Amino acid sequence: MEVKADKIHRIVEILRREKENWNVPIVTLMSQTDRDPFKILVATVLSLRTKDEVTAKASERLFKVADTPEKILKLKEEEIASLIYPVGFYRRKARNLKEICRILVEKYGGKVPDDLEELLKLPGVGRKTANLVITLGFGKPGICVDTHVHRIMNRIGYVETKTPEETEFALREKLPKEYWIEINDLLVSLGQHICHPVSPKCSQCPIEPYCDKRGVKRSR
DNA sequence: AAAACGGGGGC
DNA sequence: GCCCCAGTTTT
Repeated sequence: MEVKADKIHRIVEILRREKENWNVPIVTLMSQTDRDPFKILVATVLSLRTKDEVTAKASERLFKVADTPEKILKLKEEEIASLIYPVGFYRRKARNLKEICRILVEKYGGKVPDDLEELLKLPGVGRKTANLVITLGFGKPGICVDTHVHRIMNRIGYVETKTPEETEFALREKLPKEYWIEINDLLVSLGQHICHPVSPKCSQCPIEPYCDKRGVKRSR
């Protein structure tokens, strides 16, 4: 018990330090310049199955034209689609985005709700997106589990779970609350630079001493 | 639990 | 050409 608590404490400490040497992920980048929950919500919806750089450019293009629910609602679906192209699923996302804005304006006075259950009702918003808005947009405690967090937490043996949702609930049980908000960012950084889904660079990994090396061959 | 969604970029 | 990418929804 004490060993595990100490383990995660050491891991977080190392990753905090190491992250200084790495390129910051898109959402971290955004959070430094603009913590508007709405922009974070939109950018996160756009980021689904899409690389950071593409997402960044797409959201910039969109926000230049419309950066509030009211403004985006006035755009046609095709206009939104052409602005956010070429993110993956751009048609579906354009449709979802407009519907999200309509709901925000009609039900929430144009504001993004800071409640997990309410966020989950929005089309195209799942647990990962909702929790990211909670943590990054509002600075409230939440645990955002994407493929990186799910993969790495299992690889190092901190949890043993099949799905990202299971991972989220397991982490809510055992991860010290002081790390909830930042754990996603730290593990995504590690995942992008070292602990890749395929062929992780274990010899260069700063937390290698704390890793059980489970699922190194392939774990998603 | 697994498939479908959908397009660009890397190798 | 084939595989990958800060997932969500439907079957």
